[in-house]
Amino acid sequence: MKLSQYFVKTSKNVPADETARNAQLLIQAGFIHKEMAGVYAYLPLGLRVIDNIKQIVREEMNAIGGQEVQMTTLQPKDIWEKTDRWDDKKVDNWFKTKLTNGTELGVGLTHEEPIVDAISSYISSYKDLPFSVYQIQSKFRNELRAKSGLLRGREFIMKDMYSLARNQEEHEKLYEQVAEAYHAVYKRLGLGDSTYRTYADGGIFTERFSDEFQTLSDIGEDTIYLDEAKGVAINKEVYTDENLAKLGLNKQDLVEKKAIEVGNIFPLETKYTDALDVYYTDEDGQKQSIIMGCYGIGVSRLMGVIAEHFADDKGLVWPDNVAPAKVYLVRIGASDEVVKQADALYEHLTSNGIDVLYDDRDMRPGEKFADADLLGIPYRIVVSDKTVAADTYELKARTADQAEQISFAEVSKTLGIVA
RNA sequence: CGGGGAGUGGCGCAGUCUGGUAGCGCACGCGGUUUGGGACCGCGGGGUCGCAGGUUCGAAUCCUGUCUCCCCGACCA
Repeated sequence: MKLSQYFVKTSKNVPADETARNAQLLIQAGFIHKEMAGVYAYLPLGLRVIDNIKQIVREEMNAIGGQEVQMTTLQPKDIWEKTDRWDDKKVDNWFKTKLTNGTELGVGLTHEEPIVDAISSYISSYKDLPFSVYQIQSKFRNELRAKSGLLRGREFIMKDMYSLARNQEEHEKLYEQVAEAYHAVYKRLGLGDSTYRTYADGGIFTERFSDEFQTLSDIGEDTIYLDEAKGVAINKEVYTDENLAKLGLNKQDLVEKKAIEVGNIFPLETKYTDALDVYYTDEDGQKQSIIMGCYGIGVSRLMGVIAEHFADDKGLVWPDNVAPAKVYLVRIGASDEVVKQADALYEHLTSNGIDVLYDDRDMRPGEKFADADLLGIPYRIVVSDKTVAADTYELKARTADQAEQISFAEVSKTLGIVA
């Protein structure tokens, strides 16, 4: 993309109505637009980041057999009444609305009920199970207080997967597969080293624990106790002597840390399938309950977490896999040779599948460098009269202190272009 | 929902206490000088001060109500 044609501009001023670093930076850099508290729109570069995160999640879910669907945001009341989750006293953060004829509707805040309802017509025999379905979609929750930018919104993007199994053993296997896939997701997002599987409250329906994936962060809302050697943690909310014993954790091995929840998987047992009257017939012709698990990853929250986690005093620093572009091409000056060479490099990189932000604007070098840093693009390449004269390109990684002068071939090699 | 802070050109702010119809920086337009880390000079356009009502000769400024935003807490299927 040529920046001279890009409609978004960065700002020198930090928005006054945000104190969360992720929101400040993302707004300043023009990745998101605040619509209202807890509700953000994604501008072109922000949308690219969201899409990159979604794609990684999608690939990992597909890899373990997840089948993607897209459920609806508008929800009928009846299925939620069957599980006793329609009443505002039971679930207080519903957004609800009405048809003109008065029929009440809900605005989707999670999708256990509609998923189970939708797939019920395809399950009758043990041969139809197990399987997992997932979707990546906006959720709406009427939080009393939105806060921390993208970390806690009223409208946010989430991946939610649901597994259906014939028995506990089969369920456990799926559940552990998803846990592994989650680790793979965080690793690819660059958060692998700081994200831990964490025992947490399983909810009101079960005696079991759920598993959260917590990324260590000072801005986190959660307090966890981490056993670094084992690579697992326990949430403060279930931190009791009894639970430690049950989980085989020793108090002296645990360190208290602040963390932000970037994923949560939990066993639903047969709560929803039974309530919605969905069963299967086993080999012996007997009616059996279906065991469910549900698995969430906050896609938009992850964008905020990653933004805040890697940022430095100059701005955003995106890991390669989620960056909205790989290269920020700075053209300094507008002499014929410089324009020619910069255009040619842009063509070369683009035609080799590399996303480039080409700063062809008529601005001073300092502003371009500042934007390159603020936007957090992994590599910056400069083409100027100097580099043209020396027959080199100047390349600097966003995280590097020094730029280096390298040849065209070396540029291609660094960026992974096979000659 | 309880407590605290704040709403003034697109963005960031001053002015409010001590009423007299609005100012600065950034951004924007024009002209010129500049051009490797957010340049400089000159000229210029743009707001009636969140909204509603009230007090007053006169309200951004005082009073009442209301909406919104941020922070702390509670809450978080």
